[in-house]
This record gives sequence, structure tokens and C-alpha cells, in this order.
Amino acid sequence: MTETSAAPAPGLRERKKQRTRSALIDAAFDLFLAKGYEATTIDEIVAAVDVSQRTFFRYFAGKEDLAVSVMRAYDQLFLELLAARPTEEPPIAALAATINGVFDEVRRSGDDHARFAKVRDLIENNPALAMAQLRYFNELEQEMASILARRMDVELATDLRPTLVAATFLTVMRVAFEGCAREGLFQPDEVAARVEEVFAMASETLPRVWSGG
Amino acid sequence: MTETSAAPAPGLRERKKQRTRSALIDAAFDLFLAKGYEATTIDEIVAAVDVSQRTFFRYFAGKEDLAVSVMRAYDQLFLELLAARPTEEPPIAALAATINGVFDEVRRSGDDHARFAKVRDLIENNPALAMAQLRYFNELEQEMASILARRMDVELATDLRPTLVAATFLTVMRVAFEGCAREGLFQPDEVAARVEEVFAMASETLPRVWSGG
DNA sequence: AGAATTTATGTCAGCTGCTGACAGATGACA
DNA sequence: TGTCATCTGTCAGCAGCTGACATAAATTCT
Repeated sequence: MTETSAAPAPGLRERKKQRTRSALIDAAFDLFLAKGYEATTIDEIVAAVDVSQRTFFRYFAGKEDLAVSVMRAYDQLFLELLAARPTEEPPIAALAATINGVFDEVRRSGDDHARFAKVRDLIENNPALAMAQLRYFNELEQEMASILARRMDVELATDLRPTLVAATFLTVMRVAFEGCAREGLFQPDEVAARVEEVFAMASETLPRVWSGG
Repeated sequence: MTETSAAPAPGLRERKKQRTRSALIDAAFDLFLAKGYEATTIDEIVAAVDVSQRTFFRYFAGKEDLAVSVMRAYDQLFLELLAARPTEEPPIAALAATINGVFDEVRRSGDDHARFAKVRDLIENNPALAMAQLRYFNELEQEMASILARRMDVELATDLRPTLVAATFLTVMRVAFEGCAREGLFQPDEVAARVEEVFAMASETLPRVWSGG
């Protein structure tokens, strides 16, 4: 079995980079949880890792970027899983199956359970971070739309339907997440259950409402 | 006919405040359009109006806040019109009628035509501003959901459907706006037409997609 | 192995956004 | 007219963020 594309031994340099990156994230979240997001300065974070402030900004676009970076990993996974779904599947079924796949992965990576909950808690309870996450949802939306366009065999540039479906799907997800946050549900299983619930609600409500019932 | 709530002659003080507020907005947009949003500093804005920087922050939460403040006026109008729609109207029809009412108002206030186009152009072409607008869309969403909950006669706190409908509606609007931006359409009529178009597309596409077709 | 090259990091210097605290000016109201 | 509330200016400072340049480390080439 040959190497999969472009990953032939990470190399010392790359390993070091990943290590500092992780160290920054870990230190940051320790501080965030200890004294709050806003009250934590970048100087404190870099001091904890013993790295210059300039280096911080070479890894992350800013404090917000770091805070949501953990979630972005799952977004990436989402896109990969979505692209891998069979083409004949109807769009909404593919999306539903994909999101379940992501939650499976979250559950599988046992160590991150606690972190997942903490991160979600942190983000949903900070207006600034919730907004930062909206930004990345938006980027996700465009990539999702692009994948959906291929599946639906239409031109993304001229046909707004893929974008519409992607945007609506993410909106449903967001409503589910916000609902969880309001009730303090942050465990993967709880979140997954709520997503499924809201998904079902959307399937029942939206068609009725939008066709003028 | 009695005075409508709390508006018995604005008073000199209030008029002055409104004047500075307008002056700040006007000066800011002049600069934004002349040299771009990011390149314009708050110092330049306040210098143009001959006001201290501190005063700026007493009127606006920040540069972003000023930039989207013009649009927020329409958001407020939207909520008022929505609350005034007859209760027996189905939700989606009420929303559609309301948005048309807002565009009517934009067209009616002739002076603002040019400004409306300029503001939309500015916002949609600045990632930071587009995000700021998302934030206000989010606030709008909650107030919309609250009004819809009354109409649908359900509890907002326990029933996610009003939120779901509001969120989906705003998503459709946003897709329409972004579509306009991509094609450089910023005149009220053009935007209104596009909104109606995407609205129709959603009515046709979403029910089909979400019921698994 | 040693030189050459690329890349990550540190240092420094500076701008911009934003806020608190206090003092002075100005409209509101009796 | 005088008192009071509110708006505004000044100042001082923190935090986020960036460009430019120098240094150190890793990778590659010979």
C-alpha cells in the first residue's frame, strides 16, 4: 500500500509546529475557562507557552480564530464526509447522514469529549465567539453549496438553489445548537439528539409553512 | 388624535444629538466611499465633524456599528410592520407582505435611494461589515421569533418552531442579498425583485428538498 | 559532513480601536 | 436666575494587530 498523498513522515519542523499550535490552544482554553474569554489577554496566553506574541499571530488570525479553531476541524470533517456520500442520495438525506457521521467521530475520539463540551459552552456563551462561529459557518456554507451544486448537477454561479439548501441546512443546525446552549446541553450525545430533533421538526414544519399553510 | 407615545416636541438637546449623529454617519460614509472602510480611521471621521473621539463612542459602539446603523432603521420598520399584520394570515404570507412593505418605504423616502444603494454596496463588499450585519440579523431573528410565537400561539421558550421559521426566513433574505452583491445590484428595485425571486425559489425548492425529494 | 537555502521565531516599533475617569460646557426646568 | 441633569472634551492607558528586520533552526544539495 502506497503512501496517501503528501504525508511522507511529518518531519521535525512540522511536528514542532503542531506542538506549539496545540500548546497555544491548550493554554488559551485553560485561561478562558479559568478567568473568562475577554479577560484573557494574548500576552497571558503566549507567556504560558513561552512564545512571542508575534508567533501567536502567525498561527491564528486573532483570539477569536483560536477559540473557534477546534470546531473548524469538525467542519472540515463534515465537508469530507459530505463529498464522499453517494451521488444518487437526495441532498437532505446526504446532509443528515453526514452530520451523523461527524457526531460519530466526536464520540469516537474519546479524549476530546470533555473538550468538545467545554468549547461549545465557551463559544455559545460569548457573543463575540458566537459571531466568530457564524463567520466560519458562512465559509462552510459556500463550500457546502459547491459540493451540493456538483451533486445536483447545476452551476453554482447561476443557480442559487445549492446555496439556498446549504444555508437553510446550516440555519437549522444553528438553531439546534443555540437551543442546546440555552438549556446547558453540551455533551456530544445531547447535542446530537437535539440536532436530530430539530431536523425532524424542520422536515415537518418548513414544507408546510413555506407552501403557505 | 392624541400624541403617540413620548414624542412631545423633540427639544433643542435632542435635535442637536440627532444632528451630530447624522453628521457622523454622513461624514463616515463620505470617507468610506472615498477611501474604503478599513482605511478610514475614527479619528478622521470625528475630525470631519469636529467632535472628540470619545463622543463618537457615545453614539456608536464602534465603526461597524455606525456602518450598519442605517440598515437597522429598516429592521425596526420591518418588526413594526410585521406586528401589524392580521393574525389570521399564515406566517410566511405575513413575512412576505412585510418585506414588501419595507421596500415600499425605501422607495417612498426618495432621498435615501442613493444612500440605500451605497450602504448596501459598502456592506456587502466588506467581510467585516457583512459579519456585523449578520449580528444584527441575529438580533432581528429573536424579535421576529417572538412576534411569530404570538401569531402561532405557542410558547417561544419551549417551542423552537417560531425561531426556526424566523431563522429560515432571514436566511432566504440573506441569500438574496448576497446574490445581489455578487452581481452588483444595489438599487432598491433590483434588490426587491431579487428577494421576490429567491423567495419564490425557496417556496418551490425547500418543501421538495426537505421532504426528501 | 558541510554549505546553501528555506522557514520559523523573536524583537522592536507603531498604529488603531476602545474605555474609564474626571472636568467643563450647555440645554432643561422651576 | 439658579439648580440640575446631561452632553462633551481631555487625558491617559490597555489590548489587538501588523510590518520590517534580524536570528536561529531545519531541510536540502553537493
